[in-house]
Amino acid sequence: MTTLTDVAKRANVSKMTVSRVINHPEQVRDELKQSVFAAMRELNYRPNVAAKALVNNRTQIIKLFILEDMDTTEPYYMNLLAGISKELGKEQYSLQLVTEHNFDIGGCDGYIVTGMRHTDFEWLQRLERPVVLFGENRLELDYCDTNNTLGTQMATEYAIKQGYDQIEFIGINVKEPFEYSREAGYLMSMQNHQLPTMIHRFSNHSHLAMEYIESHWATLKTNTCYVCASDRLAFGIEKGLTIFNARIPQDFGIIGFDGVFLNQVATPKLTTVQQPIFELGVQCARMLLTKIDKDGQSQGIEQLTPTLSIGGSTRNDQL
Amino acid sequence: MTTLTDVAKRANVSKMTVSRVINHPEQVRDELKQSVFAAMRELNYRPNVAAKALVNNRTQIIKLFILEDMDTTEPYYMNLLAGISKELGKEQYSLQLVTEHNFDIGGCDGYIVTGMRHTDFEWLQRLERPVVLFGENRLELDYCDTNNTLGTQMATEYAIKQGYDQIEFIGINVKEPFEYSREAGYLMSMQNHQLPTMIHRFSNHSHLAMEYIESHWATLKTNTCYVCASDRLAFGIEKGLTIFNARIPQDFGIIGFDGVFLNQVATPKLTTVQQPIFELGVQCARMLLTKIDKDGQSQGIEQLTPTLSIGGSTRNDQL
DNA sequence: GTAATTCGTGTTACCGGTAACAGCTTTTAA
DNA sequence: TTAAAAGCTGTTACCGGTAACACGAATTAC
Repeated sequence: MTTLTDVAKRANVSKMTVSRVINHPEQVRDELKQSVFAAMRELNYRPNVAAKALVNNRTQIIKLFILEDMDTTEPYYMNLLAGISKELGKEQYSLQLVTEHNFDIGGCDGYIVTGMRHTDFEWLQRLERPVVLFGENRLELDYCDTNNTLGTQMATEYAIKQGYDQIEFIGINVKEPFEYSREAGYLMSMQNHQLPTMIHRFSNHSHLAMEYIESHWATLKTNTCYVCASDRLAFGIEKGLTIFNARIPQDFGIIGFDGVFLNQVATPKLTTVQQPIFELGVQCARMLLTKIDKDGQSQGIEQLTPTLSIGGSTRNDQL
Repeated sequence: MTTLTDVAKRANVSKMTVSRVINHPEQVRDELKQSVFAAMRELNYRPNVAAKALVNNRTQIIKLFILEDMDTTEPYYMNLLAGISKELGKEQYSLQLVTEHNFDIGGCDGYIVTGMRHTDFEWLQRLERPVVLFGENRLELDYCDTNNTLGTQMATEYAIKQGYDQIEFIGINVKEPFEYSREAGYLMSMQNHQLPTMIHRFSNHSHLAMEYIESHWATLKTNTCYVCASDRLAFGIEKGLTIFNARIPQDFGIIGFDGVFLNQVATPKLTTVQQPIFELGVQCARMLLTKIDKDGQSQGIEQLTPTLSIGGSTRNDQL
């Protein structure tokens, strides 16, 4: 491996000058900078992360806490991770996963936390390094998330535009901010159009939504669209309707939320509010790195705009 | 942070002795060892990974190459990652993801590679650090995988035991070792029982399997069990059969392969060959760490035994 | 014209570990 | 009994970077 010293010799300067070219380029004459750059290129110089970490009193490690049970959880984590990893890589950071399976050991420069519940608040506050959450919270903690309210607004508006004359919301039965926001988006759109609202809530399992349809089939009215708080629930609704050979999307519309995996394997494919998961990972990492750089200073929140991915579970008239 | 020197002072020894207690304990008197341990405990000493990495000329970083397209791929990667991360954590290693999204930059101590195709062989060989693959190969590269052959044998034997009198294999249309092994397991079991074999192959998309059922429904015989090379295909078969209100599991059995996520959301839940993904992650990491420790020496292969997870898509008579 | 700044670069010391070697004791061998 | 070997522990130098300071040259101030 070529080191700073190698580059320094090649460029006939001290290694301190090379270090400055990297970290404080404005302090070095252009002429020298050029020859240092040339030397770095010729020798294919790559900084030694460990040495940098040591002298800066850093670890160059970010820990990702996954507080949810992974087995029953959405498969979108991989995209999140890819986004996080991409952004961290740019600044030579690497990653450690902390789940129920492994003990948290060793230091790090910061944390990204997903799946936080309010009960986790206390110990989170005790962490001694900067923290950024993936997922809304109302506790003044920095976070990145999809704009959940906007997401269900988009879904609801689309359902209205497509002429479904009854639009119901299928929510997740948890007292967490993301769910409140999704419900709020639905309610706001409906109220803007002066339409009557109806909300059902289930735990986030497809079979519960399916069973709801099965047991209420007789009372369901055609031309209803179900705006759901997750693809799982939407998937269950669709399966329930399919049992009775309901005509989807003509008589019933379904819109999910997430847009990872499940919407693809459903038949017909689900129209869904697609979360920009990869990009959210990037933003989480970006925010955390900035926060580390600024000595833990709060970074506020970042809400990314989802996109409505049109599938076969809703009518698609170009009105 | 407490350092070696702090511990050394507390225990009235040199820091070298403390270092030896950690790395070569047999070279230190028991008496001193005890007081060093005590000092470490009292001061809550944690070794500085960067310093260790620097002096050992290591990075303490492992790169995970994910060569498949993640969007269309199984959601089981998260479990794999959890397993890998757990094992790496024990020896203070951390992780960097390399996907199509991010450029590979910076050094590492070793690689774990998933989703390798034979076309990747050439550049893989050129990597300058130890490599372990996740997934079978016939190229003399070290790997960990499920025992694929055993998996489909278990599935086939189970189908036979449950009295299905026709057992067909639904394979994935790729020329990769894992697929050959799965087909081989089916063929071996069938031949042992002197039963006629039948193999269909599709790309690994549920709708293709579904469409196969739809277009061949008229010719299908009842009391057939489909042993599938993936849960995706099994899921498609099940959906196809459901369209015709076929009685599952009475008239048709379905057995998938993977046991992550999809088998759970299917209705009825799929009987499937469950891969020990988390454990495979642990083993991959373990093998790689050993290989690094032994200076790149080949570690052979490791095939873990899957379990047959019984769902509602097969008969379940206790024979 | 000389003192005070500013600018640009090099020197030194240090981050927290570990290998190699030095040096003192104790044990073993003859 | 004494030299050689073995067993422990400490000292030194180094891994590859960076901050702080030192120092000569060029610029500015008056």
